[in-house]
Amino acid sequence: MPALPARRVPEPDRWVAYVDMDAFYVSCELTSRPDLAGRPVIVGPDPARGPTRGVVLSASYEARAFGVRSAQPAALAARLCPEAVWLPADFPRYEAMAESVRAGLRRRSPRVVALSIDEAAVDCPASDAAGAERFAREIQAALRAELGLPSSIGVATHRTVAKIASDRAKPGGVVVVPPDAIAAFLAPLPVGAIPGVGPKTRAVLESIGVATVGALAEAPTSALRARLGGFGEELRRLARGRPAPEVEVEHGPRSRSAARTLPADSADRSELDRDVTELAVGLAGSLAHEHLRYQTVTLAVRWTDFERVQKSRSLPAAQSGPQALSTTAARLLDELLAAEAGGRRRAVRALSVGAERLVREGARQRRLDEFGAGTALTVK
DNA sequence: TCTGGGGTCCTAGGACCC
DNA sequence: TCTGGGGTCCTAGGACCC
Repeated sequence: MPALPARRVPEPDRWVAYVDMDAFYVSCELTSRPDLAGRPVIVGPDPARGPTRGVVLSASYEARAFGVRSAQPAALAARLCPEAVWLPADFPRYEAMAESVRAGLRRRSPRVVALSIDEAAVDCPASDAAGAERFAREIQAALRAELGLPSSIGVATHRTVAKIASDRAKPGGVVVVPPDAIAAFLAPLPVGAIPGVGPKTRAVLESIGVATVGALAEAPTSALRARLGGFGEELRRLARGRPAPEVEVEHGPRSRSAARTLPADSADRSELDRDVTELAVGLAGSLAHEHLRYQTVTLAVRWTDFERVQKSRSLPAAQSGPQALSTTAARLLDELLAAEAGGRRRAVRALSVGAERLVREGARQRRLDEFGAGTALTVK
């Protein structure tokens, strides 16, 4: 008997609500400062308190009306919006409120994936667009009522589409994109609206005449593949409304780091050494707090011209505590400065100490006899 | 105007091994 | 003497995101 051709059973659409908190740090502050509602508020280092090399961390929509943006130099923001109220950042508080947001979402959805401090992808217990939209409006209202926090939500059958929709929903809205409407929804948007398409990729696409997602859908696969490899093909599938299904890979943190921009550029070895040690000690403390050991140490330097270089070294075994972190980072700083001394001899603007190849404390290291038979062992 | 701090993922070459 | 293909690890840099 001939085998029956495999029937393609259409997967039932799984709806996802992409929740993006509006002006999150500012909104957190406003919960205890209702008097500031409706005013231009900026979370970041207030330039009026002295010269700063910092940037805007979050700006209320009233401040954005003046051209203030996240990641903008604080000095510029102060000029754009002199009447802004500046508040210093309180990260422990924002992290605690983010945890409350996630808890609220988990009470209402079987699956919540936190993607940053102020964003989460939430599975909708719904089987159609109308049900998914109802669910999104419910969680939006709940976050507002229970925590006093505004959010924007995109709803779609793919996380990436839902995220793009959440951007279009700002501030405070809900945008739903049914599966058969994805291509039409995306077509008029600039390619930069797609997560992962930044200035460089945008320039590459524009060089082949692609400025909108609509044009991306029509672009020849060969050109996309030649310029952007697999990512180019992925983009084209998304633009045509048929994005590849997302696969979730669960794993622990990949890296941790601690950084410091110096008050003024410096080439003073003892000062730089001191900074590296302090960063390493602080980082070792947070790693210990998370019960993480490290196997690779990275030291990064940003030079006075803003160029960044980094050097890393793997350790023979996983380490914990500040000793290995600190001495390895100091050695790497040595090597970077030595190389620079034979070249441009630039001063240092910022330093960063990183830990990579992290392993959970208590997660047993494999012993030699646990390696599979036939696996060669290298003895150094 | 002059650019923070904390992350993720990808690529690519060389070393080294089978 | 010249010839491989495949795999992993290490390192550096780039692009991007919030």
